[in-house]
Amino acid sequence: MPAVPDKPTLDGIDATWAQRWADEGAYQFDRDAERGEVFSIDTPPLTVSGSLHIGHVFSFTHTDTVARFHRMRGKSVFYPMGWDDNGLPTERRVQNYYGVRCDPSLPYDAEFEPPEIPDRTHLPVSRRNFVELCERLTAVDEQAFEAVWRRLGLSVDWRHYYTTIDERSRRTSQAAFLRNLARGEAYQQEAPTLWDVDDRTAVAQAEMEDRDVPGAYHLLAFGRGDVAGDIVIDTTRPELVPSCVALVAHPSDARYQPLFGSTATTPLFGVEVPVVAHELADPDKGTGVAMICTFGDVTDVTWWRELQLPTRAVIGRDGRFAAATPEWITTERGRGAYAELAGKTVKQAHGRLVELLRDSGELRGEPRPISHPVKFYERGSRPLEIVTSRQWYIRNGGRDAVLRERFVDRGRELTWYPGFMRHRYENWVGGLNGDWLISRQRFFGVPFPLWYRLGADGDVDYDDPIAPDEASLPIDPSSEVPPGFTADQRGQPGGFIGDPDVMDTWATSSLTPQIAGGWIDDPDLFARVFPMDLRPQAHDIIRTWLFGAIVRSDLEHGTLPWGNAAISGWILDPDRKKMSKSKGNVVTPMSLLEQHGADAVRYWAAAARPGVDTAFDESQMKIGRRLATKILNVTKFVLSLGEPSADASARSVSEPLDRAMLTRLAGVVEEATSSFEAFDYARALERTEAFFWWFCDDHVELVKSRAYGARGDGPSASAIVALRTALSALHRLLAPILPFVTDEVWSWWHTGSIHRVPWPGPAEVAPSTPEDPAVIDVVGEVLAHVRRRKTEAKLSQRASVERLTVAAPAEFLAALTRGEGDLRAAGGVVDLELRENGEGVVIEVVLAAPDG
RNA sequence: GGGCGCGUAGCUCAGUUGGUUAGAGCGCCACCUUGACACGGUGGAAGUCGCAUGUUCGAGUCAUGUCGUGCCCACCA
Repeated sequence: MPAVPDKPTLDGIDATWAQRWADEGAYQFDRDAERGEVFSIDTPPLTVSGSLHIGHVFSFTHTDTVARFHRMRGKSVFYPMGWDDNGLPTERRVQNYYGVRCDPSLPYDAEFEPPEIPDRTHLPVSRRNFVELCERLTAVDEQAFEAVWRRLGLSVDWRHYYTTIDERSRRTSQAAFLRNLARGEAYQQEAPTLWDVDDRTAVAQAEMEDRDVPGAYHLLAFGRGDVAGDIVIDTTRPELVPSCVALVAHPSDARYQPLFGSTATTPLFGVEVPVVAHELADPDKGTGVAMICTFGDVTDVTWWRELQLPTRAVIGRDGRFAAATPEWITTERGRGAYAELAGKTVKQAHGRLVELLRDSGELRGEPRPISHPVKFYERGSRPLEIVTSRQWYIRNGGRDAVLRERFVDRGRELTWYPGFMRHRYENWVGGLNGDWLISRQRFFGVPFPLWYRLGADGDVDYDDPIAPDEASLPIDPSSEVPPGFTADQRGQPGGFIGDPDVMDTWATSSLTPQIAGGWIDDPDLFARVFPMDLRPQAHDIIRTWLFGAIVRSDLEHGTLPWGNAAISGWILDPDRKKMSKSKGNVVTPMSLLEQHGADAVRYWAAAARPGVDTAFDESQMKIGRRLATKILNVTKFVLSLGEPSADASARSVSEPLDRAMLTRLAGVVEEATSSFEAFDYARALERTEAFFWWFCDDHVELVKSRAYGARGDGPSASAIVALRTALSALHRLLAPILPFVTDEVWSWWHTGSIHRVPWPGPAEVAPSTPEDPAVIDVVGEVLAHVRRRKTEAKLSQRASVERLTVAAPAEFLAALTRGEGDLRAAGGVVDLELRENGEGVVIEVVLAAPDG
């Protein structure tokens, strides 16, 4: 046990203790523990995209305080750590970092090394080479992340570590998918889907966001065939005229009722389309009649489906207009116009088509600029298009009201912290309008573990996929061969092909409780940790990660994946704007930890109410550091008083002030405990901290001279025993928040880490005879008067008081009398006169003349 | 348009079931080097608790309305 240092300091303790915890393998989960003795946490696997944000430090600290609390409460804490490395963010980072792009048609090159200087033209590499580069880069990033987490003091069991692309994740994800498929919960469908033309993949509803972008309304004239006159429609996307399949108006719209059942011809292209009626057409929008295109937006998809209209797509998966003129454009003029658009991007085609329409006179008036919301992939930079493609879906209630209600009910079964976050969940689930699209046309992800037979004509039979044995998972259908086939049958008539797609990263990360808990490969572990106790996460991913996990767990296990969800807030700039990525990256977590110390950074995080958006505030970190320093100093002081003799009678807390302090402390212990149980680390900290400062500033000052022996051995021992009891409890109450400094001071007077000792209970600190804490307040009030007078008289607080007169109600005097000795000592009071006064408290202080 | 937060001292925020003169920290002012701590301590100035009605003996706390602010969802011709 190291002695108390002469000059305690926080310098260097972070590195010392982080290293010791790593060396000792602290915080290991005891896997012999039964479920009831376990506290399990479904840690968010962070996207490994290069750097940690201060917001991550914020929310992960919250979780760690709760983990440490439960560990001290005697639970075996299952606290794994995962990285979400599969998926698009990694692919993009690899493309830029190494200057490559994936071309699945290329063969694997075992000798491949990326260029030293990233190639701006993005060197094409095989899928396997690309995946290897992804793995190489994420490994580097993951090490950097782990270093920050260790420095921050997260009490993670690093043996329970996973990444969403590792073998176990792939096996788990594929097994869960195959079971969904077997039960009919997963299905494949060729349908219009939202499509990102830059990443060339389908995206899910949950990954879309609206952005306001500039646009313009264009009035376009449709011909009436033989009949004179035009039908004028208003559109923001005139470039979609070639894919127009109908015009639509509301059934009750008298202006257009005569036209229902007749046809119109599209401007420039001269294609004849029907005029139809549908409830979704809004008479108040534009001219009241709209063109239906395949597909301009999701309403078009609804109309197309419900009115059974033909499909006339012109925009390809690359976001460009098809090179070949569509066969439905038959007029010479129309084919000439289309030739002007072929191969152009949507934006280019838009510009050219407006020119053509203006020249032909079919554009009426000038475009009227507006700003309107347009759907984007949340990570994308161009608007989403809608293209028809074959995709995998998991039923999530988006097309089934009964199932949707079941998931809403699951959300109600879950305990939310803070409670109002449940509304976001219900809002989202209630508003679903389609099933969960899980397939992505990408490369670095978990492959769909399926093959398809090829007919004699080479046609793919999607209806009867070949699934592997669960025991053989994970598999890659693009390199492995299904049972009963040989490798040379791949792609041949009568042979097979592998499913080319990968699962979206959310489809895998929705299984983090199953992955971390060992559902597939360690059922014994799984039984001890699942359903988990806590899911900590931010509110922006309620609709993705949280909802996905509930869906998967409900479908597979018929239960919630966890009992509690603790939702953290955002970190905002000091000016209350959402902290931008660039800004957040300027202040890196590591630099903050180095500048302020881990405990100080943790203090800032833990001082924020759960779920509340919080300003980035370095001054809070300074306060945290001040608290840590105070802990060092007050510990040094209390321990310097020595230990009273072991004789039980000499160890009794006999003095009223000491008992009052401990009685108050017992209340604080109770409050801190119940707060932590409700995941309210902030309240636990606030109560403990308030007591701690009061303890240092008032109680210690009051009993100091008695502790030194001013009133004899008994009263001195009482003070010392009470101080040490309080100190021990305070160290432990603060340990979850400030693990470094508390382990440091604990080591001065104990062997073993504070993080493995029991959390204090009220009974442990409460005195055998309780004392009303008001005794200290009364003494404190009088002492404050004395101090004020000394300050007013510009005297030192050590100046003595010749006479102190207190006139007060009997009750007040009685309490004061119980602390009289300490009051005299602390205030330097020579004469104390007490007088009963029912009117109120009047205090007179006569100061001694300053001597020399 | 629907939903959910938030609005308390110059700043950042606490104020759990309504209960005596509304709290903390930072900042500001004055003072104190006192046998743990100057990375300290003592004291002070500073608030019509967004506004309005209502319920109540009593409202920062409950209800209704209103204003401001932020987020989520929907609308996207």
